[in-house]
Amino acid sequence: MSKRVAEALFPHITKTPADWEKAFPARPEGTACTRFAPSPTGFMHIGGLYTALINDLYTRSHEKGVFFLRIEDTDQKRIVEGGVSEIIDTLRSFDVLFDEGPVSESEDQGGYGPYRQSLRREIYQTYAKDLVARDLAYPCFCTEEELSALRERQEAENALQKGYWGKWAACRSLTEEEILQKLSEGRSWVVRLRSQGQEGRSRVFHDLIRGDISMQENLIDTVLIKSDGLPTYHFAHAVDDHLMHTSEVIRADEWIASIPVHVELFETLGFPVPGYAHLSPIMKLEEKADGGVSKRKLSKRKDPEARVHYYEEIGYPVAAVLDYLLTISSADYEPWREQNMDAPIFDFRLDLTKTGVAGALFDFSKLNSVAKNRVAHMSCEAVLEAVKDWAARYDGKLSAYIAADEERFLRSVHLWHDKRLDVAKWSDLMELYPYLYDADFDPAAEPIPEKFQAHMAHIPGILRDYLASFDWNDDGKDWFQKVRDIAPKYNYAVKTGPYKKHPELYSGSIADVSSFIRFAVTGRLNTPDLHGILHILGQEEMERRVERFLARL
RNA sequence: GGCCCGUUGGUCAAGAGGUUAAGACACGGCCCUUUCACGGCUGUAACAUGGGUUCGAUUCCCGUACGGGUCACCA
Repeated sequence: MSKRVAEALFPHITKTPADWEKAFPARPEGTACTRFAPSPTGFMHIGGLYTALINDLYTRSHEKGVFFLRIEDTDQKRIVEGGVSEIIDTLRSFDVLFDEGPVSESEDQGGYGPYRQSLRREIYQTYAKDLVARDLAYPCFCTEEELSALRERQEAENALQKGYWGKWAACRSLTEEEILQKLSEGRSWVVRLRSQGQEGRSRVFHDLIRGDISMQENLIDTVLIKSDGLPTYHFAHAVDDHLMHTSEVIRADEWIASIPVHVELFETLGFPVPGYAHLSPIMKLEEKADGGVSKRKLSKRKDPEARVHYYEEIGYPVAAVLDYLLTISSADYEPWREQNMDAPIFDFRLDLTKTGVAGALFDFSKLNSVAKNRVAHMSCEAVLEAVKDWAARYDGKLSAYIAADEERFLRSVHLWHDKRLDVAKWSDLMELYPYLYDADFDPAAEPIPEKFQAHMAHIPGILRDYLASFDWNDDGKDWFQKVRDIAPKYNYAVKTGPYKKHPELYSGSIADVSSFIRFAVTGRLNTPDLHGILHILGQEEMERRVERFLARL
């Protein structure tokens, strides 16, 4: 046997798999256990948030559920400082909460840790040593150059199945003496699986979303332990998800092709195989050089909307982003949401078989629509709090406006929030309503609308009359009645109906009259209720704006 | 290129061997209306393609095209 090799490879490993089995006892019967297992490589991708959300939701849809976070930091080269905090903070800010896992850069919470793979080296090596001892794995001394030479030979021969396997796997047939000899020379090594797969034999694997998938069983002697002693993803996945008792592995669909390896790993390690579900990624349409378009995954580098922080920065409510992710991915989410507009998202019962397999295209107008409805269903007080938080970080002007008079801001919220769907994200506020919130905004600096040209002779008189008749204490109805009363003097129709029927009889209609006032005060032709706006601005400011507009004419 | 997955209106998506093939978003029209928005009504628009199986297929089977994924000591 290869006990001597195993010992030579891992002299420092004294534990046995049985010891670890004991240290990680089974979870209570019937526990749905899922995990989110990202690499700490920088800012989080929207697809990562989506995967985490589905895992969390899946767990919560079961009587007993545990959702944990595991950091896959086995590639030391790609690790980014602060990457763990980034993941934890992002999940937290989107209300995706895990039961176990890292809670800071250095602390873990939960009984199945450590939850960072770099800290579990001894565990992986124990299993690797055991596999080598049982001749189910072996050390490989091939260099990078030898490996790429192998690839070239396979390319030249047009080998159907490429990779390190069968007759191409040089180190697979090394004798014990040869191995020991190379080891004594201090050669660098990795541990590879001695695959038991048969060429030409296919197998059916089950995916919880896609159903049965038939694939060639694994042939490749994949690397289990890298030369730095850390495991590859594949090996860590098998060992960790077994020891942590993951019942369903829900991950991105780029892993589908690895199922045969993973299943072989579980089986040769003697572990029960977990359920697998592969999620389709969120795509984007891209124009190609030839003028055509093609789908591609959202890219962190090229697409701002791929970065989770993008949504925070421009102020989409957290719940809106989650709502959106589920409406494009889970077929029965939208109908459920319609019936339960005010329910917390985690009340939704996720059915994996109803999640999409095609890969949805990111659609901003759908996001905006979902977000507007989400905002509309927040109370004005909740909006105040959310905007306050957002503005404190991203919009100094708006933040100052709110700080100066919170009660006034709250009144303004009613203006655009009640019975309206104007606002999808907080950064819309300054865009839509600069005349309310932007201290530097000057309506008189806005270009005068083309349609005013025909009315130039009347506008000053109308505005003067308006100012003269204005009474702060009028309610909206009285206020508008006074505006109406001005119209006939300049031959404007008091109702739009008659004007539409006989435009030739009038200078214009009441709609024109109010548009003069609206534009003078706000610099816009379209606004929410004007009377309400005036009462937020105050009489003095309103008069000042109208005067400035008049002065400009 | 091998292997795997997918393809219903512009987008997301329901659906069944026989349906007028839902709904949402977007877009157009009308109504309401001092603007916009909201709301109501309404309209345009789809089963990738060729063969089979069947009385009948968009639905089942095979091929083709197109799209996506994967073939590392990255995850």
